[in-house]
Amino acid sequence: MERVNFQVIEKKWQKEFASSTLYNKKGKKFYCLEMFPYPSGKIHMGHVRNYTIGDVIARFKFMKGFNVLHPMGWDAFGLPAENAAKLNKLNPKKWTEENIKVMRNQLKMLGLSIDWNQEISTCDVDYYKHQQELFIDFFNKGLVSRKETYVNWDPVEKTVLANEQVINGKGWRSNAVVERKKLSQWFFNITKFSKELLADLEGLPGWPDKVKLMQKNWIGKSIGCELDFKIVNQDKKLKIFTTRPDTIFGASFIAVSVDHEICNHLKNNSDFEKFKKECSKIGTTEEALANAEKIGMNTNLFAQHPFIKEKKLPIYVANFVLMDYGNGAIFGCPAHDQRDFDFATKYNLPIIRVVTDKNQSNNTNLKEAFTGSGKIINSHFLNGLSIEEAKKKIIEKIVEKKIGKKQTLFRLKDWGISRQRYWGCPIPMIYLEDGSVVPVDKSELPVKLPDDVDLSSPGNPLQNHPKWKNTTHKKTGKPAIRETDTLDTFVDSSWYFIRFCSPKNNKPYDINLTNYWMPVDQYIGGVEHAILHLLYSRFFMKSMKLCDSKIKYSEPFKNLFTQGMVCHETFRDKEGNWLYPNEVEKITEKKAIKISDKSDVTIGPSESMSKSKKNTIDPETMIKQYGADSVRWFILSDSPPEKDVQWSDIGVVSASKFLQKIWNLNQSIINLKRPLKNKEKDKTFENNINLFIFKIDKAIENFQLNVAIAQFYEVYRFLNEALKLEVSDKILKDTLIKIMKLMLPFTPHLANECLSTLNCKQANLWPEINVKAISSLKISMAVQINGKTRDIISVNKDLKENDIDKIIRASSKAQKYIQDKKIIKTIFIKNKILNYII
RNA sequence: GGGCAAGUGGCGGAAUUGGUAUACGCGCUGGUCUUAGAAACCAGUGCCGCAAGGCUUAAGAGUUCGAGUCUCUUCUUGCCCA
Repeated sequence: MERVNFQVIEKKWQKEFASSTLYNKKGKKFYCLEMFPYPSGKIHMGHVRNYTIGDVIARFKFMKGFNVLHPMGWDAFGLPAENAAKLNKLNPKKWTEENIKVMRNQLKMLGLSIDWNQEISTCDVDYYKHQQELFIDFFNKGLVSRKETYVNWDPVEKTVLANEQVINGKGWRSNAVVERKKLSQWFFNITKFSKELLADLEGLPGWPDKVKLMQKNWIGKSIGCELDFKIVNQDKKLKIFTTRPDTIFGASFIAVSVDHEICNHLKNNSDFEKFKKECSKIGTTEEALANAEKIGMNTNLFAQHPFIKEKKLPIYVANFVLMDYGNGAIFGCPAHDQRDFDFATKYNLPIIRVVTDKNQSNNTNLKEAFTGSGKIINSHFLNGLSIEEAKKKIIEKIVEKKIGKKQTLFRLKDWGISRQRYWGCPIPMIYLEDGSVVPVDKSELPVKLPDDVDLSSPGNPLQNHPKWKNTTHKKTGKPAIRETDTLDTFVDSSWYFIRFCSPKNNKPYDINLTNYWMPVDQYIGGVEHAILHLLYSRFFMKSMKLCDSKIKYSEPFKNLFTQGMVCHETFRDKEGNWLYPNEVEKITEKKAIKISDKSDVTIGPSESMSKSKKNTIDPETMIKQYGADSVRWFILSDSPPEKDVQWSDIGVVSASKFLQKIWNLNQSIINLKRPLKNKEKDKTFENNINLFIFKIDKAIENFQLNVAIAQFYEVYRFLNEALKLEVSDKILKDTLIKIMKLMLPFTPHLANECLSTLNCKQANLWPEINVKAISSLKISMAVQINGKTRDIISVNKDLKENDIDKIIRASSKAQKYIQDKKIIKTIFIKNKILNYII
């Protein structure tokens, strides 16, 4: 049999794909989108998986008659370009564009049904000028603000680090101790939408529950109350926020943030300044705060307990209280909060138990804080109540006494968008001489990034670029200075899906096209973006709607699918250095050697592919060796798409063997000449094929692409069997056409080639499912005795219990169990089981 | 520490959602073909047993005519938050 030359057919069909789109004017719209890649250099297996899944869905929907939008673009701003440019003395733009060129070609090699006319790149002025316009719109609607906050400051790099760039308190590049520094930064006021972002999750049934839960926790709604404490001997009040007002009788101290106004009188106090400096050494993450040793400083002030007249609580400044949550002040209840417990233990403060545990224990000798549920004790009028009841009652009392109010608080913080970087979208704001800050006039957009920057010195190159930085204010003609910070790259990816609806429009979006294509019907990407990217995108959609009431939608993604990662074993040589898989020869499952010197290699566990562990497989090499269809087939076949998949070289070999078999089958059937002999056999054959079509269609619809592939193996065997029997050539050819159409979304090159050899005129039309044909098939039913399966019988569909009983008694293996026995009752489930209870 | 998933052959994984457990693939075993190997093709493959049959979905209990699926307890692993 002739071997299929995949290189030839893939080239041929990719030419075809380049000049076609999935637009189908008559159909209902379907917007299929995969998260766009960062152009890091080459595509990796994660991309292959992501875009193959998306391609199957896009092609499937198109064949079913939908008008499909399936675009691709580049998340092209970001730090790696700047770092690479520094290293190789290149321009980041050039570096990025080179990478895009390579990766675009690689994606084309995969045979994706991308409409490349819609391609966008976030580092193009044509993209980011619209983003600047949106920024100004947001600014005018009060969605942008400027605030002072603490940031992770790398004193060597002279830049702000993201939390994940701080490793053990040190900068990931410079290894310098990171400082907490107060800096004036731009923010998107995402907290304005806290309520909507939380509530609208309910309207997203097409999202995984896991992702919705993560978002919910991130937004972190908590209901509590604000409560005033009078400061003893002063005419001042201290406002605190608490989610546990039920533990008020367990309060033994007050703790405030170093930035709290109550500390003002401590300025110039050297102990306080020393303490403040100490506090700044801790990172800004909640985790860092939780793990840091709790330290404090006594202010020598006292606060009056609101419900116990004779009780005065000492006021401490503490490192674990933050100004930006609540009011920067808490009351400490050591018995029921671990941080308070640690603090109280250190400073010998009383620990008063006010909640019992499950066993009604009121043991006061606690080893750690008790945060579980129980009954309230030691709390006057709250005694005996549950935590929930006590919360309700105490808030009522607080309101009645006019010393506080019920309050809802969100954990979600405003989105800091300033980055002290060059390779990002310039923030279109200018600083005037009188100290005011105003947006750039829209007529002066875009604020273009300069090309002539010096990347060799530390700090932000834009700040070191006077020619670019100095400008004039359009209205007054007075000199002004540009904002030199650029936007967080998460901003770029927060609206690209809207830009795709009208990528060439001279405004950020065309309202009609946007309203037509949005929301994205199927969004596909990694679960690592479950929180930030998706939350920011949802914020953008809501903000854009606020700026333009003509926008119809407030949620961008109707259905979300999060795919698993691609994993591979890790290898290390004797010295512990990581080795690439192609440097290693595997002898057995557990033994491997280094090819270069035959030395032993340690095989590590299979982990997500990463450059640092060198457990990567290059997709391009695989495509060149086995063909794109084989790579696509394998990456979908081995695991459910939402779970991790183990890359296996043997797996891709067996995929390519199977595709060869399909080609062989196609050749055999084309050349077959066998007139109709047995009408009955042909009919049964056809009916069975209908069942396969039904199952495959359903599997794709449910994202069970591995199950769909298993069906193709079965259908292959079924067809191969039929080839040996007396099924006519006509019906075999018709069937093969149907099967090749089903395979087209998975292996578009091979399927199209087969279909063209079969003279199929409408390759892009999904085969219809003949439901009647399926129901005429015989089905198997289980015969059970006392719930145990004793036989399986093949019967016509929808038979009644009586008829089934007759068949069983006449011929079934089960009859020996029931003859002579008294049958107490039978349980009959149509088309499934008949169960005799004896 | 809290929350959420998940645990099925030697391995990756199916199971119409309470109704035939182990589909399909990999691997393995035997065979055909071949000078030999590779490829291809055919057959077998959860465990115990010669067989009839029995046992089996991390472990244990429960509900049910019937549990991989539902409930409870325990153990293990993964993810997210702290």
